[in-house]
Amino acid sequence: MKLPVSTEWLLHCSAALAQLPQGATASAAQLARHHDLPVAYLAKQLQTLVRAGVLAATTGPRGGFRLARPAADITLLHIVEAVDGASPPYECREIRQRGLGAAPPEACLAPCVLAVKMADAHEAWRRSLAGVSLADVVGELSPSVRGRTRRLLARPR
Amino acid sequence: MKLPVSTEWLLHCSAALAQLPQGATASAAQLARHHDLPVAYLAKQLQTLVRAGVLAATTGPRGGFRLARPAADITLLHIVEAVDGASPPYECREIRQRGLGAAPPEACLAPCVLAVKMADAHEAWRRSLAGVSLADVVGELSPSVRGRTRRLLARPR
DNA sequence: GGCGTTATACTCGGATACCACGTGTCCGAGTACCCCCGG
DNA sequence: CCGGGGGTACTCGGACACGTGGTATCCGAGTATAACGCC
Repeated sequence: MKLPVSTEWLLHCSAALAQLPQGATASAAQLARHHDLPVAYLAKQLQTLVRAGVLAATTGPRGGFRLARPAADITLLHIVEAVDGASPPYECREIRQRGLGAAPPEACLAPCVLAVKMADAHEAWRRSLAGVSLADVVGELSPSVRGRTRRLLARPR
Repeated sequence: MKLPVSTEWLLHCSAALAQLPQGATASAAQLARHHDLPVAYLAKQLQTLVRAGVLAATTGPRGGFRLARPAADITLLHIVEAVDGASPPYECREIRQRGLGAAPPEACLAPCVLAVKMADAHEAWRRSLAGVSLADVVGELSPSVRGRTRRLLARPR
C-alpha cells in the first residue's frame, strides 16, 4: 500500500504549474531544479500525466508542460490515479469458491462481503481526493508564495 | 498502491476463525486446504497476525490459530494494517523546502497542504475499515454457510 | 485399574531463494526559434 | 527594409539497467497428546 515517491513530485509540480499564468509552460528541467529532483526520472513521470490527459506537453524551445485543463477541473484523484493506476488496492480473487471450504454457487450470487467492504473503503478514499482540486490547493497558498513561484518559473525572454 | 495478495487470504481466514466456537482452533494446514492456498506462505502470514495481536497461536497437536479477542473487537483495519503495515501510503518528504524554489522557512510553519489532503483521504479510508468488525462480516453470512464452515473446520476427535 | 514416564507426531516459528515493480539513467526523434542570405 | 530558407539548440518521448519488497519454500524448535510399562 505504498504510493510511488514520484506521486509527491507530480503533485507539487502540478501545483506549481497551476500557479503559472494561463498558457505558460515550464520545462522538465525547470521543474526538477525547482524542487531538486532527478531530471530524467521526473520527465518520465510527467509523460505519464500527459498520457493521462492531465498535462499537455509542447516540444521545441520555450516548450514544456502546462495543465491540460483549468486547475479547478483537475483533482488530486486525477493525478494520483494517473501515476499509480486506477486499479483498486484490494482485488477479490474469489477464493471463497476454491478449496475444500468452497462456498456453493447459490451462496455466491451476492458479491463477497469482504470485497464489498474493502471497495467501500477505497471509494471513501477516492471521494476524499476527488473533492480537492488544484485550484483549491493553490487557493490555500499565501499570495507572496504564489507570486514567488510565478517569478521563479518564468521563462527567460 | 497495491495491497499484498495475502491480504485477501488473511481476511477470509480471520472470518473463518470468527465462525468457530469460542476457543476452538484451526491449523494453518486446515485453513490452507479450506481455500486452496499455499500452506507455507499462509503460515508465514498468519504469524504476522499473531505478532500484531490479532490472532493467538497454540503449538502441538490439536493446536493452531484462534482469534486473540472477541470478533466484535477486531476490525478490518486491524487485519489490513497488521499485514501491510500502518505507515500511510503517501509520505511527505518536504520537497517544498528543497531546490531553487524552496519555500522560505516562515512559509513552512503550516504543514504542506498537499500532505494534509492526502492524509485526510487516508484517514477516510482507515475510518471506513475501522467501522467494520469481523462480527459484522460474519453476521452478514447466511446461517447455513456459517454452519458449514464450522463443520468443515471441526478438528477430528 | 491407576499413575508416571517416555516416545511420538503434530504444531508453529524463523531463516533462506526467486521474481516483479518502482527507481534511476540514457540516447534518439521532433520542432519552434533564430540567424543569415537574397531580393 | 522585408521575406524565405536553413541551421541550431532546446524540448519531449521511449528503451535500457538496478534495487527493494512481496512471493514462495524449506527445515528446525517446542509441546500436548497418547501409548506403554510399572506399581
